[in-house]
Amino acid sequence: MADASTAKRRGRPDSATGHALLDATERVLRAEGYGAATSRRVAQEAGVKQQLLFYYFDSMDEMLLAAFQRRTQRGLARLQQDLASARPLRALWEDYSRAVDPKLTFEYMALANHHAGIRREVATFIRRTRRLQAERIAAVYRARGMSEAPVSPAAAAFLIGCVSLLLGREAGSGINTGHREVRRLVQWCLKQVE
Amino acid sequence: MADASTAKRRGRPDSATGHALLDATERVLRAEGYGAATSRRVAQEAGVKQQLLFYYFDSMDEMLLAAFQRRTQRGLARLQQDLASARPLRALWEDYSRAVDPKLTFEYMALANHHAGIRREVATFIRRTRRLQAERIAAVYRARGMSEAPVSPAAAAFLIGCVSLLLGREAGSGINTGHREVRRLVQWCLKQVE
DNA sequence: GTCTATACACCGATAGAC
DNA sequence: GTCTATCGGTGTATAGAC
Repeated sequence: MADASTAKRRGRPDSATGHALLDATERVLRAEGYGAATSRRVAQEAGVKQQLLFYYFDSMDEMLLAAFQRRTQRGLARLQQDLASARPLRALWEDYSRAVDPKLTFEYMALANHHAGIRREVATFIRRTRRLQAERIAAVYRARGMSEAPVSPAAAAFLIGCVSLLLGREAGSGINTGHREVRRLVQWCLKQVE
Repeated sequence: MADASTAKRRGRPDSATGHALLDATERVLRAEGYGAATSRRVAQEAGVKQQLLFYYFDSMDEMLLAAFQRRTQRGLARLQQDLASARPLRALWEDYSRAVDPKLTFEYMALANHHAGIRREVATFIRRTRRLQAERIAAVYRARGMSEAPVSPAAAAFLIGCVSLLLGREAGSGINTGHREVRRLVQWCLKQVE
């Protein structure tokens, strides 16, 4: 099965063209949605012939998964940096509010609904990041002597991701009802732990 | 332009077949995603011929919009009931946690990314519901003499929708990390205003 | 590694009979 | 209101030359 001689001859996805295809995929996902992420459209966006895509990836499903995996790897690296901060809660909030693209995230989440590989990847990514965040936040609480905080570390981790994502998504659609109040609440909470 | 003689002859979407098509659309969206919501697939699911769909709707885009509009109308009716409760915050939380389908919601949100009609409908729906919720919550705060609550009415309205949606989505993917803590926090908050 | 050529299914949508 | 027939376009994917 893993025999190289019977396997389909195939280029490495981590080559220049491979990355160009993944970049093109995300541009298309962002601008036109996963329904438009076809081999023709993505190849055109990357400036290569449609059929070449199948030299780098066995199928469209595999390419979408590869694009998402590259994204979670980068997300994990950024998370490590945020958690290394002296104010990890504030660092997480500001990083998520700035660097996470809600449109792309929602596209991947919808994709996960009916793409088993992406669904699995989403699940392991969320479990891992939330656990790392909760541990770091718990350390902050201990350092401040806040063992009885109403917002537990795991809840804080969930809320930061959840609120920043939805706030960003709505803002991107021109919806701002109540956002001022939510941001004020977040800042108030962040101050409580600093 | 609105001249009936020049307009395409067309059946009323609020007929038995029209609703059957909208029901079929949502089943397909839920199970296979908007990429699978094609005229052939939806018609098959509704048990009618593919071409009949275009007798009820001018285009696929229009049909998807009609399906979403029917959904927001029902959502608004349910909201009115929730707000009529003596404990509107708890009613909202429980209704949203039970009756909102996260999979379908995310599919529509991704769809809104590149479907102008749905994007507009989402925006007006969210603005309207959040305003109604915030007004009702403000009345509860006043009745309890909680004018200085850290969680303002608009922020509470945002958080209930935001948290219940993401919690439901994750749970549907088998992710539960931190959920217990979040639910406990929500219950604690609800008790504060009762 | 990139190209051309190509197979074959499915897409949205229209025309017109009944 | 539902049917059959059909159009041109696009989808994934493979074979094989260079």
